Amino acid sequence: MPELPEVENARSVIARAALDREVVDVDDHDTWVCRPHPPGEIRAALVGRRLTVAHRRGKSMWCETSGDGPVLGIHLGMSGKIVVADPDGTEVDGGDYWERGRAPGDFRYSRFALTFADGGRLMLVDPRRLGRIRLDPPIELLGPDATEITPAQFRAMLGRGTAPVKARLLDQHAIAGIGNLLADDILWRARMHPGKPVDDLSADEVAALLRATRYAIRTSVAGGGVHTLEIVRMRGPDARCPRDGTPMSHGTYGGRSTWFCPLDQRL
DNA sequence: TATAGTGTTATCGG
DNA sequence: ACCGATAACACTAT
Repeated sequence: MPELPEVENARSVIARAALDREVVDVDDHDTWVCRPHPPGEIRAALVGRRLTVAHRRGKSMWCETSGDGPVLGIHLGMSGKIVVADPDGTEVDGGDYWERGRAPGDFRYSRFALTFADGGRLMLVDPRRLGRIRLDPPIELLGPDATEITPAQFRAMLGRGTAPVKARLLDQHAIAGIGNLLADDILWRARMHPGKPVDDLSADEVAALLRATRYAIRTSVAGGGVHTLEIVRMRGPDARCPRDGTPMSHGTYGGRSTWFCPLDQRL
């Protein structure tokens, strides 16, 4: 589910509904999601504090806490979602993608939760448990956020080597926020083959790639998620290129499932 | 029952 | 040590 647009939405949910509320309890019992912290460590660090600001870079979020407290790092992984609920369990914000059909208050896949003084809760709902909660996360390891990257940074990010361009777009240390679906849409818009070695990119191709990146991110953030991207809706066995009707090719690039138009995305 | 999957990272080989 | 490829992680939906 989550790429940059979904994570930005989750950040705004936190900013809108979870800031400046006193934390009275923390559920950090899931030692996989909360690794490397032992149970109770995050709880001890947060009880009595408030979240004061919610930040995002790429797909990573972090919240500052009151009283010189630690930074709370939040990553949604593949299936994570932020849900804020009222004391009675009614969902206030965050959507219900993974929880269709459940009764109010039945957050079966809640893997981490803050309880506020009024009984309301902020939860990481994550069926696959690939999301992550940690204190003082190493955000500095991430590349520039994909919404803010400059042409010079973009050029430097592409770097050299024989890596396929799609693999580089997915490298969060190079540029932060592009996931598998955004990458396919960007490459389709730039008419570039996902397996093209970054060594072979001309200056014009780099410029076209940056334009496509900005366009895809802008439209998918505005649309509310990567699902609104034209090429993403085309995925599947009968997918055809929206430009020319050619059956889409399917393969693996950068270790991920990849759909592309064999006619106009050339090496 | 078998398989794919929107993310990250440890590990392996060159 | 650097770079790139792959497996593994945990679990659900189809």
